[in-house]
This record gives sequence, C-alpha cells and structure tokens, in this order.
Amino acid sequence: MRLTRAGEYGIRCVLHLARHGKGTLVSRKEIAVRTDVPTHFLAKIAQQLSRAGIIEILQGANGGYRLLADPSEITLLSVIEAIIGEISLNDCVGRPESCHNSTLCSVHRIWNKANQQLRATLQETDFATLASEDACCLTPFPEADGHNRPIEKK
Amino acid sequence: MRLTRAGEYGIRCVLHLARHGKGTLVSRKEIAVRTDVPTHFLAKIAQQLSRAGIIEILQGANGGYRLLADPSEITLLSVIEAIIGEISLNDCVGRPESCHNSTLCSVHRIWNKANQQLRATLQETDFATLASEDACCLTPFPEADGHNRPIEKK
DNA sequence: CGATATAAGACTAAATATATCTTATATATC
DNA sequence: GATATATAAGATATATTTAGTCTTATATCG
Ligand code: SF4
Ligand code: SF4
Repeated sequence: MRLTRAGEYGIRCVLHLARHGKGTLVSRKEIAVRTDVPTHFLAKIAQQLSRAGIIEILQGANGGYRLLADPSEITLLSVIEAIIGEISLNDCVGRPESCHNSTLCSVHRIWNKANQQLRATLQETDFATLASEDACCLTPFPEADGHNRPIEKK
Repeated sequence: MRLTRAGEYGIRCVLHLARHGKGTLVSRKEIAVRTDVPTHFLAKIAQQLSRAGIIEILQGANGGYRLLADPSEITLLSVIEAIIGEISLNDCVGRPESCHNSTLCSVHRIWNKANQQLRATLQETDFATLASEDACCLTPFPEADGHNRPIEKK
C-alpha cells in the first residue's frame, strides 16, 4: 500500500520542471542530480511521462526535458498514474472480474469509495501549488534566470 | 498501491467469523474453504490476527478461531493493519526520516493528508455493518444455528 | 566529423509476495 | 494412555515486482 520509487521520482522530476515553468528545457543530468534520482532510472520514467503527454523530450547535444503544460494544469494524480498506472487499492477495484463476488461484496464498495476519495485528493493538487509552497526535493534552486546549467563540472 | 493478498484474506476471514458473531468457534478449514483462502496461508494470517488481539486461536481437536470482540467493534482498518502493518501511501509518510527533505516538502504534506483520509475511511467501517450488507466472500452461509459443521466429508 | 545527450531495451540484483511443506504441540474422545 | 484431529511455528520454494545498471543506437549542435 505504498507508492513505488519510480512514482516518487516522477513527481520529483515534474516538480523540478515546474519550478522552471512550462517550456523551459532542463537537462536530464541536472534533474537527476538535483532530485537525487539515478540518471538512467530517470530516463525510463521520463519516457513514461512523455508518452502520457506531460513532458517533451529533446535529444541531442543540449537536449533535455520540458513541460508541455502549465504547472497549474498538471495534477499529482496524472503524474502518478502516468508512472504506476491507475491507482487501485485492491485488485477488485481495478479489475472487478478478478473476484466473482465483487457485485455483491460489501467490502468491495468500501474499497471503491476509498479509492475514489484518494484519487480525488491527488487530483485536486496541481504542480503550480506544489512548487510555490516551500522547497521540495533537495537543494534550493540556485539561479533564477531559468537557464539550464550543470551544478558541477565532472 | 494495492492491498496484498494476505490483507484481503485477513478481511475475508474476519468477515466470515463476523457472520457467526463474537465468540463462535469456527474451524480453520471451514473458513479456508468458504472464503477461498489456502489453508496454510490462512494459518499465518490468523496468527497475526491473534497477536493483534482480534481473534483467539484454539488448538486441538475441534479447534478453530473465534472473534474476541463484537463485530461492531472491529474496524476494517484494524484488520488490515494487523496484517500488512500501518498504512503508508509513501515511504516518507510512515518514516519521515527516510527523506531528509520531508519537513519542507509540499508533496509530503499531501501524502500525509491523503493517508490520514484513507485510514479514516477504513476506520469508519466496522464488520457488523459489512456482514449485514449483502453477502461477501463466496458461498452463502447454509446453516443458521451458528454451529461449526464441515461442508463436505473428505 | 566529433562531442554531447537522450532512446530503447536487455540485463541483473534485491526485495516482496505467495504458497507449501514439515515437525511439533495441544485437545477431545475412546 | 493411545489415537485421531486440528492448529503452531517456522523453514523452504517459487513467482512477481521493484530498483537499478549497462550497452548499443540515435539525434543534435557546433
Ligand atoms: S471479496 Fe470483496 S473485497 Fe475481496 S476481492 Fe472479492 S470483491 Fe474485492
Ligand atoms: S521529496 Fe517529499 S514526497 Fe518525496 S519522499 Fe521526500 S518528503 Fe516525501
């Protein structure tokens, strides 16, 4: 009953992009370092976010990721579900056919209710709000010009 | 983000016992067959329910399980958490020290809120209500005298 | 072209979930 | 006390999921 790391990392990634605003290109490396996510793992997560239409991926030198929508339009729920699929607290919520009793089951109804409630809470939250309220995900953002600059030369 | 099978099975077990009422002894085998749970798996789950003080286990011939409290006193939350531990939607909810940023993190606050909401919903639900609303968990209960009788001779 | 950065997917390792099996122990009944 | 029955406790096995890494290919800039 907990979020996977991939899901958590996806949120961090979008949140970091949200702090730069819609359309600003940020390198994978910077995101990875700033949000403490393994670089190659981030690559996979980004691909899922890309398929979901949340970010755009630019290849090549000076490539990176950028948000396709304004942070205020992106909900926590959409990011999470882009990574881990639709939230389902019990198997029978997402796949009622997995239990032949689901049409009669009183517990099933509770799960449906709780599941809907949870999804609603996550949908109410957008990334503009998240980005504005305090710092999240590690080191404060040092430069204010929105330019993508590596933190440290290697 | 979903309940384990052990958790689901624990609920079925308590629900079946709830249909017999507090204190009625029901054999492990009957519960296992009626709720479609592997017998030996049920044994482990029952031990966890026993440690949590929800059921009592009686050994020996004609042994079995019985509820220690009235079904109306037993919440869905208590049964679930007896099996899978305290619900924590994200790692940082249950262990804030797992992320050094949790005190500042805006996402963390959302998780805390959602987690508390979910637990509240599950706590509002008791097993007397669940048992009274429609049938759950497989075959209807054939005899009404509360007597523990095997379904089929083997 | 050469340097840089991501894409895509194979691969590995670890953790967890699920289930079974074996030996021990407790109780009722004869 | 002997026997049959039922659960206890824990070791073991298997499958699935999660988490992370590595390799090769591709795209873009200068
Ligand atoms: S018994 Fe009820 S709660 Fe459990 S899986 Fe079936 S429908 Fe869902
Ligand atoms: S970044 Fe925020 S939400 Fe993510 S683990 Fe840390 S405290 Fe929790």
